Amino acid sequence: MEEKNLKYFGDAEHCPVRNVIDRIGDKWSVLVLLVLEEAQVMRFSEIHKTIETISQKMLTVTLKGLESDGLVNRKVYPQIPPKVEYRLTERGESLLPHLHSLVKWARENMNDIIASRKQFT
Amino acid sequence: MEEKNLKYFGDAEHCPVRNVIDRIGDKWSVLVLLVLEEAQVMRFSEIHKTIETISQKMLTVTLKGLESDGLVNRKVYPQIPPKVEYRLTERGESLLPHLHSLVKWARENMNDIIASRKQFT
DNA sequence: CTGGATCCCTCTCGATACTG
DNA sequence: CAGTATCGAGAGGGATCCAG
Repeated sequence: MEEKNLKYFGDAEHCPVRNVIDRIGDKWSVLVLLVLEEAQVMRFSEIHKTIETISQKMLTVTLKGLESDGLVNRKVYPQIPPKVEYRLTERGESLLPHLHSLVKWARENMNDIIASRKQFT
Repeated sequence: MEEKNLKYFGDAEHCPVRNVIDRIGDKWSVLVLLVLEEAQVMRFSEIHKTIETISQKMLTVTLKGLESDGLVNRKVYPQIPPKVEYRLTERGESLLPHLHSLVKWARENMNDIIASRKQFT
């Protein structure tokens, strides 16, 4: 990495790390993406039921964030009661393999990491 | 992904996503890892000089977090003035390829994502 | 059913000053 | 040089209530 690249990273506005890690680094986005990948298409209430521990507000906020980044598609059926379906976009699907590789590494190293933390004074 | 796995993710204590993404999802860890990978060995002040925008406190906190996870090694030379060197551990190096794959995706998609965000009402 | 609006608390992070 | 200590602002996130 050259200095040019470092400055690139330091510039929050145009920094790819900021623009991507900030999103997947929040509390729920990765989990929602993984769940959506598995189910292909889900309604709001289905996601909520699947991820029991997320609050309604945070699910709304998370989905909105993912939608604004073009990672998730939101389809509204204009009917009463409302019906809204979520699914991954192509861009979202293109991100998932990278997330899986991270999760795989996480699974393999989690126990050692937890052990390291405990030992760390 | 089966329900069993979903509950696995839902359990914060043993969830690999939580335990890893929480760390790399903070503001500075990934950047520090990338910088350390490039330079191999760096002193505290060198990292600080390279990442100009990080505060002294946050650099300390970030390095401590990475060290506690066994991703970075901290070597102290008992002398005056003090000298401390940081470098990646094997575990840290094993994580880097996954980060690079994410950063690569980020670079390729950042402009589209930014455009999506602007267009999003 | 799918959220929007509000309140409030916690935790992160930055700025500043100080120390062996 | 390499941190530690302290303070305070702001964002993230949960609970609850409300609405089309």
